[in-house]
Amino acid sequence: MGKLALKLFRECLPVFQTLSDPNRQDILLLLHENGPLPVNELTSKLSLSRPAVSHHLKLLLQAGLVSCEQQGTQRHYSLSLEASVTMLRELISVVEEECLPKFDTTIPAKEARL
Amino acid sequence: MGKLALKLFRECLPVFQTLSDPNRQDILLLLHENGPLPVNELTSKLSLSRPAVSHHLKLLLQAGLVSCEQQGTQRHYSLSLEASVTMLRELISVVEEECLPKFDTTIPAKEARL
DNA sequence: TTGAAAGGTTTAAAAATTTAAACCCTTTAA
DNA sequence: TTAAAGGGTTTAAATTTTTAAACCTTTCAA
Repeated sequence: MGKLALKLFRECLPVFQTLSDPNRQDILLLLHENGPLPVNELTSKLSLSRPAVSHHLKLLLQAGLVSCEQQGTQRHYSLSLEASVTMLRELISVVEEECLPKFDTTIPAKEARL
Repeated sequence: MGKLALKLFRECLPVFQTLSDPNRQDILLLLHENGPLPVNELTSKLSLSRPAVSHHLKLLLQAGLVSCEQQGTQRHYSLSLEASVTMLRELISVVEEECLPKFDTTIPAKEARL
């Protein structure tokens, strides 16, 4: 019952933690607007040091929100939001089913509909 | 364009921040399973001190995830997930539309369908 | 085979979060 | 009008997070 909700909330914890920082949100948006980018490109767009950007990318990687592909000396980071979005959708569905006040969805009898 | 995504990400920041802590998730689940509860009830179910619970409730209130009703000397906290869920849904919709690889939804020509 | 470019890691400091003890303010029952 | 119950706030300590400087590794071009 609420057991499923707990499981889903816990599964989404890393996503919530990762998305709860504006710099990391900005990284995601930059990757969205520019496509895959290497670390130095991101750094130049972000008023953060490279180690800081690198650190946030590590967290984003761990949470599965971005992926990384080595290309020669560069590493191109790109969005991989599919899995996380799916998890959030599931959580939201369960919350809507279990935790939200239900409104009446029954169809009124013919005579009652005007 | 990505301007909308940014706006929605930022709007959801307090929700992400609030949900990124297991104790706060637990409070939400307790309220879900038990209905509205006063602070002491929550504390007794939570291996946390009352000030800590009170603090987390304050954050949950600020993020709009719970509401509070005074009843005599007690304050009953209850879930109010509607607005947050709506915000998350919107964010997810935009992310799905803008940021996820689209799969082909066109209907193949008649001759091509077997 | 050097050297420069790209980028991860270690470290240490600064900032934010989390927590509980101590304290204070209401409300209500005696 | 006290006393006790319920609960916020303040404070200070502990922990975690964030950041950048210094350092190290790998790749590739000269």
